[in-house]
Amino acid sequence: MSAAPARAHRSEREAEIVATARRILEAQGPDALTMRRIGDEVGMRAPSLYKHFPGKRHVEAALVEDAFAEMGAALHRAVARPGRRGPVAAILAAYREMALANPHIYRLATGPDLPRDLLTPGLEAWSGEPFFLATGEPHVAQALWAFSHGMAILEIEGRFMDASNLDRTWRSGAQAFSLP
Amino acid sequence: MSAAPARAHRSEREAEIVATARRILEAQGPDALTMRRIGDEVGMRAPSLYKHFPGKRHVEAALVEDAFAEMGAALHRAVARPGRRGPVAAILAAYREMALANPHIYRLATGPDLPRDLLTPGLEAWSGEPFFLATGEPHVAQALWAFSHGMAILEIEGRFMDASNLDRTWRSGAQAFSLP
DNA sequence: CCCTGAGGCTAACGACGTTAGCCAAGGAGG
DNA sequence: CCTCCTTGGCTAACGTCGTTAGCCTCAGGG
Repeated sequence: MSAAPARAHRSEREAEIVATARRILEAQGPDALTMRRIGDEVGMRAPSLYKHFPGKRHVEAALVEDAFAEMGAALHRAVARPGRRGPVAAILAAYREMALANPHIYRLATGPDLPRDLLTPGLEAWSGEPFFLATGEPHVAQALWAFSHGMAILEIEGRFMDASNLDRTWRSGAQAFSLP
Repeated sequence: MSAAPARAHRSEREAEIVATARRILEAQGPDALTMRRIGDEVGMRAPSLYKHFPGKRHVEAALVEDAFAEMGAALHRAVARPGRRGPVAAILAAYREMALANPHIYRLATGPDLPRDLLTPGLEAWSGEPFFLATGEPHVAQALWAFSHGMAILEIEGRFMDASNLDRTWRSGAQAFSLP
């Protein structure tokens, strides 16, 4: 397993702002994530945040960075120590758990506003690497990734009309992509 | 194949507003889809739009309705006349083509702001029905749907780092879900 | 002792969705 | 024919958003 790319350092104040933003996002959803609200919670006026981050995009980028880092770590862990059910099942379980545990962050990290230009180069690729390690073939890896993301996002958005047994749906996918 | 659910009638003015909104969305993206801009293009001030729609959500809902109706029609067509490659491959091809042809609408229809409460009841279910018809088993159908959506949205967002041969990735998925 | 830079502040701008309230045109009923 | 009411436009304005400009305070270094 390759090492995670080194990420930029954050000052204490920056870390505090990012942590606050994350708390707000997860607790109250994306509409609540405003510069004024972040400022309130961190104890300063909104314009002062701009002394630490050039704009809201950059704060969100920091959240997305953390999301990629945590997801990548979880997936690398899963392929490094797959259970009896094999690497594909292991990676799917880890992916699902991570996404559902932080749904708003997951949405932000996979949404249309992804601030790629502000992300640590290589981080996104590193976080996707386990799919290649688990399947051994690039196109199957992409397909498995697409399945994972589709399942996670549809589950988060509550789009499945019969959500009573999504475990079985995840297993269907695992089986389909595990066959030779 | 079951019939598409009957949808609410639209007055001439309403249809004009929806058509304009769609044109703006597809041409300039979601940020350009503002009430003021729609009003400009349709020849009235933004507040006057509220004589025809109770709010922006309702205009967007109309766009999403059309998206579901068109996608559903395309998918039903695909399963009704699958090619030599089988119903799964046919549905995937239709899904991909539809999504990529109208990327912004597709995003709107699958995004976090889905105004389900404003949609024609049964329309969403009808548009997803072909996945069940193609696979014959509900969990596999859900899994295939998740794969389709994952592929489409990742392709639209440009998330694949190696996008040089996505045809093969789609085919990988088709094959995985076609096996008994 | 001054000076500078870091990091707060208030005021304000221009967008957004939306509401309130006004007014013209036109059809329905006496 | 006159009156009334609905339909569908309008302007003005509100509160929110991200963001900018410009001011002030204060700690640390020459």
